[in-house]
Amino acid sequence: MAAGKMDTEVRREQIAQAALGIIATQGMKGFGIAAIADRVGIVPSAIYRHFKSKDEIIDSVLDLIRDSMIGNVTAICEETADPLERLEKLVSRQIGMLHAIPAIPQIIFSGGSFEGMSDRKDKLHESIRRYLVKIREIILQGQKAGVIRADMDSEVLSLMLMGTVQQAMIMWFVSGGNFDVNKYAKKAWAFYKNAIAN
Amino acid sequence: MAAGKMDTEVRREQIAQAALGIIATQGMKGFGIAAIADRVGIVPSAIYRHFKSKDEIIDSVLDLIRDSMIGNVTAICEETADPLERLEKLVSRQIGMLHAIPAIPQIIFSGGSFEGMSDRKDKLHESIRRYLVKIREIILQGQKAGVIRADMDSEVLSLMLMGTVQQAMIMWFVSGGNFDVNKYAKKAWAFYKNAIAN
DNA sequence: TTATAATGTGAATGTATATTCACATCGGAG
DNA sequence: CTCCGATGTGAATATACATTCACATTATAA
Repeated sequence: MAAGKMDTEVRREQIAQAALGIIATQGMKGFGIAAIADRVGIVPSAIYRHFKSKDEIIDSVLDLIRDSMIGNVTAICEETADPLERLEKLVSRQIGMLHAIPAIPQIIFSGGSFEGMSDRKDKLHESIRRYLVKIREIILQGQKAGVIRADMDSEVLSLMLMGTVQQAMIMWFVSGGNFDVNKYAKKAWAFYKNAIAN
Repeated sequence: MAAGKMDTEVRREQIAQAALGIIATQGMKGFGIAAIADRVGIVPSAIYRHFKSKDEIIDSVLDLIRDSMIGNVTAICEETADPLERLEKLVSRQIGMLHAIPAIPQIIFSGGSFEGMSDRKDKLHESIRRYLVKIREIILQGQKAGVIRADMDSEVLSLMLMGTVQQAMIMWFVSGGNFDVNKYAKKAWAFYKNAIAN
């Protein structure tokens, strides 16, 4: 593919992207050094010029997704200030990520491949926690502003919203892409909004 | 552990249970023939007297979980006829399964290990679909009876309920068991019930 | 241009693990 | 009791990978 030698920073990016592509198309089963190297256009052993180990690649991919998720939140916060609008945009943005990074469900839902290092799960946990806190902040803001019912636990509301989105991912994943995520997300959001709105 | 020779049916059960135990405690990473054999108290090669391959064991475990899930639905349907009560009991029962079979999240969320055969995912999909249909039937029944708002798509409602429960599983899993699932389930159900009730 | 550090290559190594096989042993049907 | 099929065992085999290594090649700075 990419002939010639390249700077290690570029290669690291290419490798992480290749990893995502493989996971998306072949699942975790196909996620191997050889496959990655193939996709990047170099030989397996060359991978080790840029990553110390396969684990490091996984970490890199996780970081990539985490940043993408957090990025979504900050992005929608800049688009609008209205809490309900923020949540709505966040939902559709999160769903949209499925198409941009189809590997997400497989990664999120495969604790299996991530139990290598003991702190891998901690890291994942921390990422999710941070993400949830941000959602919760939006909800709290909405409750303070009076547009979201205040008689409900903001943490529960944030978890349910996340659960709803992840359910879409699960359905999309197990159905092999046949599940209409957008339609579901739209209806689910309507229900959720109606339930939390004052 | 279990000395002496045993009937293959008993062994198959023991092996499936051992597999669940291992997955729960050590994750998919520890899920190997040797570990299973150890737990059952026989030698690795003896496993093959009862299962043709590791894949067949995975299938067996999946069946076990599927039956357990479906069993939950039929069980609560016998306990009560009221749709809302049925759903409530189903939620708490599903949450309760986390303690009975702690391996569930790891299995549900690790498509990664299950992509061996191409029809593995189809099977999983079919199980989830069947389960969802049953939830949906309860909701439809409630809508017909007038206790659940009829202006909402029953499929979306069933998916959201499932998503809510699965979010509890995810949090429980990534937090290493520190997340208080019961408290969350209680509040989430209250919210959901309030939103769907007429 | 040339020296050197970074990157790429092909072969070799090591390891983990599923699976097979020849043989041993048990348990129940006759 | 005594066979015989089913179950269990230990060693051997196969394979799939990650990782290492010695060497080749390229880019770049001087």
